[in-house]
Amino acid sequence: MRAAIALADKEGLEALTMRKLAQGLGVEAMSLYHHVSNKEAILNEMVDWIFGEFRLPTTEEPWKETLRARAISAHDVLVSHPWAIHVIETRRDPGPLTLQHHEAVLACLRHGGFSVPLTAHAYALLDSHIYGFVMQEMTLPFRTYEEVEELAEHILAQMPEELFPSFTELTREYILKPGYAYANEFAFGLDLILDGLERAKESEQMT
Amino acid sequence: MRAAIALADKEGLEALTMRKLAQGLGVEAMSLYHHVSNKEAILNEMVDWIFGEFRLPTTEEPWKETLRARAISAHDVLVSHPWAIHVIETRRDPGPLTLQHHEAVLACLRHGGFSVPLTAHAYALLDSHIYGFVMQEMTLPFRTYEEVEELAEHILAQMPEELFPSFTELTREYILKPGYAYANEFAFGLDLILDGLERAKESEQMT
DNA sequence: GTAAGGTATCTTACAACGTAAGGGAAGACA
DNA sequence: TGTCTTCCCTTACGTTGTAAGATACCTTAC
Repeated sequence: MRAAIALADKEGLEALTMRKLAQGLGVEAMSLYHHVSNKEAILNEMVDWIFGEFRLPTTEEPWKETLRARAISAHDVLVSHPWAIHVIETRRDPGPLTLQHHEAVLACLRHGGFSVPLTAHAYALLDSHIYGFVMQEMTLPFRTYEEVEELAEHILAQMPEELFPSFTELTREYILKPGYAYANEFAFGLDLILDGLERAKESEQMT
Repeated sequence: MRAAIALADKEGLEALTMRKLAQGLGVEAMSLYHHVSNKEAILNEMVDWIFGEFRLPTTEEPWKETLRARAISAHDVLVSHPWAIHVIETRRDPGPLTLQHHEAVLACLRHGGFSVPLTAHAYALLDSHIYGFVMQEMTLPFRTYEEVEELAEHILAQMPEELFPSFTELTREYILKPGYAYANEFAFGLDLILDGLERAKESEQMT
């Protein structure tokens, strides 16, 4: 498992083949099948490991703070293992750490005063934001600020400005400003969602 | 292209191989390479086609309504082509329809009175919700209500209730209620986000 | 001390994949 | 009539996951 994660981290998910994994462990590919039933099992365990890396929310702290911390932690973990979302997306049966994590989030919301239906809404919404954001972040054709700059100018040069006025405006006046980093957008959405959930909870309690 | 989309729709993304695609068109696999440079190009075009299916927001209608409609349209399109998110997630260079769509959303926000930075925030947030939600929806191990019921009872039976109290509570009191459908959660989050954006815009205009 | 059995590894092989290389037939235009 | 372009073909290669079965070692039983 550690070897599989390290390999995917270092050389990308497409480099995670049974032969390369075995090679890194000093054995032949087929030897791995004595320890795992197939490659799917490895991917399943990798996803469960990822969930284990997420900071667990607690029922002691205020729900908003602890869920905010867990969302940021999840974002950071997913970004530092770029293969993760892709693999999560193709898994269908959750492992023990995954279940434990889900339970902790649900418990946190319920202890925070959310009704059962609102808990379901909140959980779906928070996780949509995490996964969707990271997915977009990974799809971006740049990672560092230098790459943004280079790419943006290349795009601006060949994009007909009259056809894409808003696009070029955004690029010039926002993306190309020093200090821009897409990852900063995560907290804006997260806080907007948390505030909205708080409001929804309060208006629910009024009735 | 039409054949590729139909094949992926009908038999899944993993069935979309050059040989099967060619077979459906009555030719051999290698003949396809006269029309496209490689399989990546097909996938790129498929993604661009998907973006073309999304309802374009307009600058005439109120931003909130038109963006709401486009989000719901995007959700529906992505759900009815289950391969779409997987493929979107691995693409790096947007096609013409994709650019056109981005432009329309940005223009809509700008016309709606959003500043440039807030437009960027709003766009990232809205799309995170769409992609993240659909991604979760696709990852769910069930599609129909009957499957939910069957799976939920199977899980409840083997899940130690004392270890997962919130989980079992949610399942029993929410998921297993008649009328439950995960897709219904989409609108809740969408409206929460749209309301939050409106508020953010207003508080921005105050200053 | 030796036989038996389990555990971990090996070699070999296969079907399916994307696609490189190059050949052949049909129509267009000189 | 001859050449060019377009479209399709066959063949072949390297890579993938993994099925099948042989081989080596370590434990345990007698």
